Amino acid sequence: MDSAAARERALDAAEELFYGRGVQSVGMDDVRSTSGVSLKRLYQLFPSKELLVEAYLERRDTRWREQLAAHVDRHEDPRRRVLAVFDRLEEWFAEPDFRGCAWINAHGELGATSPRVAARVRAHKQAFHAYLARLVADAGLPDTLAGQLYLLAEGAMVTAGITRATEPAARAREAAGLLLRAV
Amino acid sequence: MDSAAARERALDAAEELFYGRGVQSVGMDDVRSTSGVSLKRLYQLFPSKELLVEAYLERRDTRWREQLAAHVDRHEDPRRRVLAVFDRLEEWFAEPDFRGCAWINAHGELGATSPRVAARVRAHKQAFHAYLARLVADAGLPDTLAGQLYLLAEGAMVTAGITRATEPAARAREAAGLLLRAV
DNA sequence: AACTCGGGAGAACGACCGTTCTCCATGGTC
DNA sequence: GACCATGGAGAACGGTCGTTCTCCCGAGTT
Repeated sequence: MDSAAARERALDAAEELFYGRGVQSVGMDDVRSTSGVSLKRLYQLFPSKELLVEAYLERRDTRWREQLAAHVDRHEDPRRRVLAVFDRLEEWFAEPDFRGCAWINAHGELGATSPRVAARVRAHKQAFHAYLARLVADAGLPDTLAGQLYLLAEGAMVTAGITRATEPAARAREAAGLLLRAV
Repeated sequence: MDSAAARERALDAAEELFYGRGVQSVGMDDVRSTSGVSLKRLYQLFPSKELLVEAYLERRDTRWREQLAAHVDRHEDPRRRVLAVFDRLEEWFAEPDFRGCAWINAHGELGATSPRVAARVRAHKQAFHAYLARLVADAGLPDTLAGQLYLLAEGAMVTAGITRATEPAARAREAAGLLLRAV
């Protein structure tokens, strides 16, 4: 197993464990036994647990935004593309191992103690906000709408994480539809 | 110092520390030294750390909802009362030691490992949702609106916690105003 | 004055965890 | 075959933390 493969396996295990059980309740030994990557190799690839957490959040950020964009790109109509964001949320919430937003959870867990993790969470949220702002602008809608839709999406994520229901996505989408018509 | 006073002091320290630095990075010894309540007494009052966390969340829940209701009760107009929720959020976000929503943070930290804490978070959110639903009903507005306003409020709380800005409250309030007019 | 008892200070215990180290096997290279 | 680098398994180390225990003090009681 070469270095790149070991890295992927380690990140796969880290994502599964950190996302599923929280960062602090998962030990490096759990990552080792789940990934099959030895502790020695793990520490060569990621010199500390905090760096592994960062790498996990980074890879997940890329993938999450790719999946969102892929979903939005199924549509051409600019307003429909805005609403497609909420369709994607609903799909995400319905995944069997959905446990809320990884970044919101990580911020609750580590935001107060790890500035690096906190910064990565802010970067992810900012990127999502910027993407939403672009969709809104492409639809010729006013800038202020983006911030409002962003809050609806965040509210849906938190609520879905706490209640384990998909329904917040649909409610957020309704509200988004009303806001689109109101402005 | 009698038992009731020790309990209050312990909860004061627990709230300050758990809310400010997160539950897991605060030891029982920190609670002891901050509160001045000895470890022995602490364990008499709260037989485990988890029970102390629950008691902290419970007392904070009561106070938080009281403060919200007090703010709303400054107004008589039913629609104004609904919007006053967002005024209260803004006031809260501006407090100097604001670190986001205590329940969202606790859920991110302990939701996956402590069913008791997770249940308490759900109870708090449900109570907030029910309060909002009552304000909406009292204003003669449709039920569906309550869920939408709830998501805006939750989105504002998460975002304010992550960015440390008060502005999400104002944006949520704008969106809420539009939704009130739209239905 | 002796006794009791709740409580304080802090040591002690046991478990866990992030990180490093030891020892050994393996496979490529000369 | 000798040598070396690489990496695996897992022990070891140092620190932290939740929880309990020991020892002692002081106040109230008889």
